[in-house]
Amino acid sequence: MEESSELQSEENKVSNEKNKKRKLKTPAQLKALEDFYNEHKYPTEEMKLVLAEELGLTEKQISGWFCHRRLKDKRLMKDEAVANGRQDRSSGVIQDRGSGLGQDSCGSSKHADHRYLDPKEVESHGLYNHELSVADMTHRRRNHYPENVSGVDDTSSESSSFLQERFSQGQDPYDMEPSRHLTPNGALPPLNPKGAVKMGHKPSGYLKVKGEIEHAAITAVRKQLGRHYLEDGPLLGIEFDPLPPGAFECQTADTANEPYSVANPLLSNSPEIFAAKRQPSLSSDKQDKKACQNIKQRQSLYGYTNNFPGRNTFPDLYEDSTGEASAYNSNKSHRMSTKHGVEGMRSDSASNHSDHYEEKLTVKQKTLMLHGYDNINPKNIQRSEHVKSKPSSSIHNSRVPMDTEERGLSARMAKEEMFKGNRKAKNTYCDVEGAGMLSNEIMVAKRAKVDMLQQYNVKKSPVAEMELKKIQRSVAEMPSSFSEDETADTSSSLDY
DNA sequence: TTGTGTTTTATTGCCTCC
DNA sequence: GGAGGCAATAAAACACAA
Repeated sequence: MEESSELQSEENKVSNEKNKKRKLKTPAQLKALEDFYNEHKYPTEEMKLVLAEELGLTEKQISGWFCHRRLKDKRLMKDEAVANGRQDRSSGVIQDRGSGLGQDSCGSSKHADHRYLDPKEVESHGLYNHELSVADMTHRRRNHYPENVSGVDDTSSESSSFLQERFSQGQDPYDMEPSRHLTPNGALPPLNPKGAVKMGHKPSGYLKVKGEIEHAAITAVRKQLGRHYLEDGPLLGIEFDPLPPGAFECQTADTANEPYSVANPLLSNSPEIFAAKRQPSLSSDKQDKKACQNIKQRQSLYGYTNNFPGRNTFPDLYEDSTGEASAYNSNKSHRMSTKHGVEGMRSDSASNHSDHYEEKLTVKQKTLMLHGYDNINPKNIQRSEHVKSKPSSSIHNSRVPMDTEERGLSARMAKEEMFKGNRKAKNTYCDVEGAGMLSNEIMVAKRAKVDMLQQYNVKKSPVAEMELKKIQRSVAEMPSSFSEDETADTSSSLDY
């Protein structure tokens, strides 16, 4: 009797704990979810299932998480809109917000959203993010949001190269026709034919308003920077030369000459980055492990292909990304980033770390590094998303969506970032490889490398898997001539 | 250490669409 | 009617100041 009652109570306990106690998602899970969310705000059931399987969660949890995440985004959007509204009034740039943004007053957004854009149709392609304001975009940029979906005028390398990246990695398969994102060299086709048709090529209505908001943001950033953007000159007074032959070859680290360092000397000395590079990855949660195991099993299915000839291979990327990823094992050590650093976290943690460090990486590296960095302090991500957009000097590097007058600037930024990314990636890789590590350090690095790989694939694999299916399907259906043409077209579009 | 505020997660009910 | 999404709410987990 006693035993049974004890058992019962224990069972109750367990079941209560199971049911009642909420369980925090592990950093890897969060990272994967966030990454996935960045790509697909409204995952299909299939996606959810795959995600759930990959992350060791239930579909319900996945659904719930996405639901809450969307709410969070909405809330943020609202806050940002309010914040921007104040700012806009002061700068006098934007007046017509309500008409375009479809602000929700606790639920009314439904109608607004549907009225201006069908979120389900649009959000999976990142268009939804156009509703986000600067701070959000800074964050989104970190997460490599594809923003230039409408083809409005964003020539930023961040978005395009990111998309190339995604496509080359097969990470955005769901809403894309396979042939579109399967371009051999990661060309960037129009993201969503539907969306493109819907949105048109000219910003109007919603996008127009958004552009105005962005303009205000740009204005604010400029004010913060206190420096002139030269219409045709280099970014922020940074001069850069045309890409010399052999620029992508391994170079010795020369941070002093790095444009970003020039622009942001402080960031290059960030102690967190320094620490991040040193600490091995210690994130070892059960669920993480489970997820990683799943990923491991799937890794054999998805060979990593470097779609950027002349760029770093995956292992190369790892050398950096591991360092970043490895730093996640001490929330405490990063707590300074929560409250004290909370202002502009999106731009500090997002830009601060990732920006200057990101600058040294190729796009692929950036993607990896982001994940790795996310792991450094997942709280940063979570919390940072609640940060109000406070102008910060680090925003300078955020990918502020551009108005017409920003095109030249963004184009330059695109080129420059690309250039820097390639150069620095090589540098960092060479640093790590040529640093003459001690054997155990190498071991640690390799181990972190594996960890990072696993974590990276947490995100990659579910998408990639479905990508694979879609490809197989579409290849079977697709006329060979069409696929070839498509390939040729898209590959040519990559040329810069 | 504790109290308080914030964030995240889980649950539930309602609404809309198919 | 079922499925999916949104919003409200509660509660746990977390961050931080006193």
